[in-house]
Amino acid sequence: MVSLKSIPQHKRLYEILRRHISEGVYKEGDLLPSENELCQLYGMTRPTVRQSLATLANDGYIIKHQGKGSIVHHLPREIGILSVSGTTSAVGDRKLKTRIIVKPHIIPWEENFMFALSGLEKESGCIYMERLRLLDDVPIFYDISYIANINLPRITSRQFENRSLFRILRDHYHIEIKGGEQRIKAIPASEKISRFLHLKRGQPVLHLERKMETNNPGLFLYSSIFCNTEKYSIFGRF
Amino acid sequence: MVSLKSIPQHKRLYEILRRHISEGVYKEGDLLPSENELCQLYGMTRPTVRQSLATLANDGYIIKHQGKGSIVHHLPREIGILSVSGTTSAVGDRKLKTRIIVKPHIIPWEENFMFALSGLEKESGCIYMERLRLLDDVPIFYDISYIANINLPRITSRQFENRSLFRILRDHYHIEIKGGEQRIKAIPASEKISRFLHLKRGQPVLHLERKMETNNPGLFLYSSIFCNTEKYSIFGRF
DNA sequence: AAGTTTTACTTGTAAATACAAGTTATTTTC
DNA sequence: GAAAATAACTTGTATTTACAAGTAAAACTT
Repeated sequence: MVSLKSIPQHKRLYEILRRHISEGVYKEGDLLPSENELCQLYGMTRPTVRQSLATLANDGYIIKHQGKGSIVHHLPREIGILSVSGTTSAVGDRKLKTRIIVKPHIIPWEENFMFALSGLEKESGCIYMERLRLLDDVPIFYDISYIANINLPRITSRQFENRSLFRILRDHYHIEIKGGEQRIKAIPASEKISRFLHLKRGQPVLHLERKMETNNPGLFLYSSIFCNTEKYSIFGRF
Repeated sequence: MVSLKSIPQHKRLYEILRRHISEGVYKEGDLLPSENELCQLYGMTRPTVRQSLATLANDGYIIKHQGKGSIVHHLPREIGILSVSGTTSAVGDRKLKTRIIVKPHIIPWEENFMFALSGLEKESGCIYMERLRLLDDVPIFYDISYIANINLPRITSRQFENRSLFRILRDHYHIEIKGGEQRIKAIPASEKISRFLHLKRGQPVLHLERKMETNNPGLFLYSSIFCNTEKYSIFGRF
């Protein structure tokens, strides 16, 4: 019995469980229904269910224990793909704001761009924007984004204020981040960065250069991120 | 036909292919033998072979393409789990040196340790060491390691000079790093750090606090790492 | 009552089979 | 010769079946 939308069953179940975990239907430490129960619930066979669970385990949503079951694992809150862990108190989603400094517009790619570009990317031009992200009204990230202008109609006219770039790409263009690579450095704050992040010049700033892969093989997102890590740390799993 | 050593077949094939990739039998961009060929070569069925390949893809060793095959993916050179990418030239393994600053010895855990500790860990005491790691004789990492003293006989008397802690744990104790979490900050160099990393006081330094999970469920490795990122960046995939 | 054994349930491993879907090279047709 | 159709590959999805191995609670024994 194949689904009408021709989306694989294992992927469908993966999305259902992932949503349930994100929305708190299953909480941290909870035991997921057993594989056989999931088979009955969703009308699949065990290998199919197991494939969903394997992907979830892989993405860190659950931890499997032989003879016991699949336990929901706590995932840190994310900002984009980065995540922030406060050193003093927990961080709520609603306190996060985004302010556009330079509106998205199309420019030619910089010479000596931080990553190597394909021919198609170079030809297509670059959608450029600068954003400042605040937590509790404290500036944390200064984010410069570069996207190749490939099949992204009307993106420069969209509303980015207080919205996630990743969510917009996902909802409107069905583009999802699959992974990527990054270089991390500690650098002294430049005049511009120190002004936006409310730091003194020369104070240590975390600098990330990232290249993100999407489900669209030729399309990558690039960003150069400057982080104020005085009060918060960047949190990550590996 | 079950293997004598009772190691799962899919895991066996995974290890074989991983070694072949690491040792350069298959190079970056090469096409791995097809799933059916691997079935014949190693006397397994396709689901088993596919499980090995799925794990390899997961770990980033290969990228699978439907209708095409599994392509070997380049993995950056690693130092521990961290990896370094030079901004100017490539980095060769042999230029990497480790110097012990504080020999491994057993101490009680610090009050207010950077991560929460289990009761067992607290009782067991802590194996502590400090190491300086150099690339081309330039100090890059100052690495403070903490390991719970659980089932690690004679570890304080082992030879760590110019050897990877991870390799020692793997070879002598069958402990492998499965993953972990980390917090990253940019901080000004303290007096001690600036001396070891050949920096001026107050210069930006990358600080990582990491908790690493092992195949031994109760055993974690902790480290506090200070990186000189003037010439090199920390490279990572996500 | 305390410890031991058994039982039931969990996930792990593995085979055999079938067809779908994407890629590439070959063959055919014009 | 060039474009189009075909064939022969590749990986992706899914079912069915069987047993192994780890966990935890129930039943049993002492």
